[in-house]
Amino acid sequence: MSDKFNDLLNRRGFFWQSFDAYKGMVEAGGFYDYGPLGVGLKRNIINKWLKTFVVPYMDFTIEVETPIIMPRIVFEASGHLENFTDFLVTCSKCGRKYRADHLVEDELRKREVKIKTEGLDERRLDELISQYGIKCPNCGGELGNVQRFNLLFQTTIGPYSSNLGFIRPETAQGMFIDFAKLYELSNRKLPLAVAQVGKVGRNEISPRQGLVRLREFSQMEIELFFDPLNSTCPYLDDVKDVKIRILPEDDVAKGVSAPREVGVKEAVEKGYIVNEWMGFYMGLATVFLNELGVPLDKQLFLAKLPEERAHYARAVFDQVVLTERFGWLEVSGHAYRTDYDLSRHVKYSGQDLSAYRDLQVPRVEKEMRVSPNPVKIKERYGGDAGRIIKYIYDNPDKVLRDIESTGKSVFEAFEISREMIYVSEQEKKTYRERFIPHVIEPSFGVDRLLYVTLENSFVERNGKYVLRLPPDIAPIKVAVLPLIRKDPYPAIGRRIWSMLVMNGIEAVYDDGDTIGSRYVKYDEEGVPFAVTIDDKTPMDNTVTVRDRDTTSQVRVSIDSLVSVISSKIYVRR
RNA sequence: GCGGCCGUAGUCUAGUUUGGAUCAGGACGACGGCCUUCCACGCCGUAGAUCGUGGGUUCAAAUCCCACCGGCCGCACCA
Repeated sequence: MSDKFNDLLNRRGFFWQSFDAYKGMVEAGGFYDYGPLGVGLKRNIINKWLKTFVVPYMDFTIEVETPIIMPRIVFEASGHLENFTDFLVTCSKCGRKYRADHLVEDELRKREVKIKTEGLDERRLDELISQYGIKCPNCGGELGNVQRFNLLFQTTIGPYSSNLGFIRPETAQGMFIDFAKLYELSNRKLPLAVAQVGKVGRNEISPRQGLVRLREFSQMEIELFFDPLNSTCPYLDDVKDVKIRILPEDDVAKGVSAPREVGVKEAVEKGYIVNEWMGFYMGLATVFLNELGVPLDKQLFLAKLPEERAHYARAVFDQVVLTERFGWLEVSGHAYRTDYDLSRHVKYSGQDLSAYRDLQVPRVEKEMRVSPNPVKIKERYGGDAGRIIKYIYDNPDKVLRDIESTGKSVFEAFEISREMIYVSEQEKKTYRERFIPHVIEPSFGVDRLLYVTLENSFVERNGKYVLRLPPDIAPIKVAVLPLIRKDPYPAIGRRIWSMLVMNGIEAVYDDGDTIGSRYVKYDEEGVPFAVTIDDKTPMDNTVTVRDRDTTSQVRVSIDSLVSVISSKIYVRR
């Protein structure tokens, strides 16, 4: 299947490896171009995501677009400069590079020393290498110092080479940085969801496997900001009937491999998912995948154990899809990022990225207020009163404390006694307090979704191939096909084609070849409908509409064609 | 990054073992024409190849050697 499938995608031009003209001259794997059909399909997948995650929830969801190149400090704050790294060690003799933590673990296992190197820093790894005398496994040479290889793409901003910039490895940071503005624009309401679709870059050491591991790819992310004291999701009922397949953290830790199939609500109630918002988005993610044509039994939410999680995350589920070619493939990640990101940006930028929370019971604080009594002060010290009064205003707490403990407070040569000040007790009420919101992040990889959509749509029929793409995401909706190229059929066909595209329906016109070979061609391109002009058309203004998946045809009038096709495209399954 | 296999028109491929007369052969696709009345594979014709890149051996290299780049598979990696 895999060969025929790849052959079809290649022939029909969905996507291909970039820089083909320079093949063999440059090392630049992990980049792909989308061809005409790939572009349309990708756009439609993004649109479906927007219609699933953003449009129905515009009462609390907004969309932004932020740069893909960001200055260094952003990634100091986010922790990516420090943590988004692999450890490499280079042999000083033969120049080979190894993953340091894995090399150490492997070599020590050979000496029957069991040690976990996950999470060790480069100093500790250096120590282990010298302590056990680990040498290059290839040539036996001395190993150099362990170095971090950072997966961020680096560039400079402007003409000064010291002004470093980096391509973002996730769209998320732009949304965190903008939180204060976005919160303000949303009338300071939580929960607030911010969505962003865009490109990101990760300088992978050895990318491979086509669209599945790219150095530059597209993400669709949402950062949901909420009050950690109120994590209820009022929209959870929208997905209450959605069944998900899940392997919770406890199961993963115990080595259980059979997933549980439960409703979203049940998964939250039983504690498989620690947060309602996370459950909500995981429910939507399942619906989304269903509508892309991925059956439920090929979907799974897989919990990540603490040591597998990114530096910012408290809980993570990977949404994985069973593929023919790559096995279980991660298409989205659902992370509880806590207040990590906002707090870090507060610390590094000095800006306030907090939100307000109304207190149900106002907090009451008692405050003693001290003010001078000018009459008494003048009585005793006359012309010096002014300085004394100012002193009391500037140091009310000290004056009060002194008087309460010793009966007087001394300022230069003056004694301030109890009768020289007024003391009043005041209540201060606080109705709201500030806090840093917590974040739930569903994050989708567009390119991988495109791949699994294509793979799931591929079927063989009578020795021919069909892409059964859901009609609403198919890049071309209709092929207009005169049965033969002879007057008056082509003219009618062109008129119908024009009518369709003017109504926003993506269509192609084709009068070449035999009718059968054209059906095969457009089946391969995933075109869900074919309109055929035959000998009846000039007589009664009707055409046939052929369904790609059943090959059956219905005859409709040209006048009703646009509405018939539209209703077939957007039917909810 | 390691190991194995591989790189010939848009695509798939013959030729590589045994270097030379194949100025690289075929099929699909594309384009032009003919024929045509509903599910690829009717007929005729046309165009299309720096044989991955660079270097070496040789009178002669797609073919042998080396390096590099890329691809596939396995291992590793994939915050």
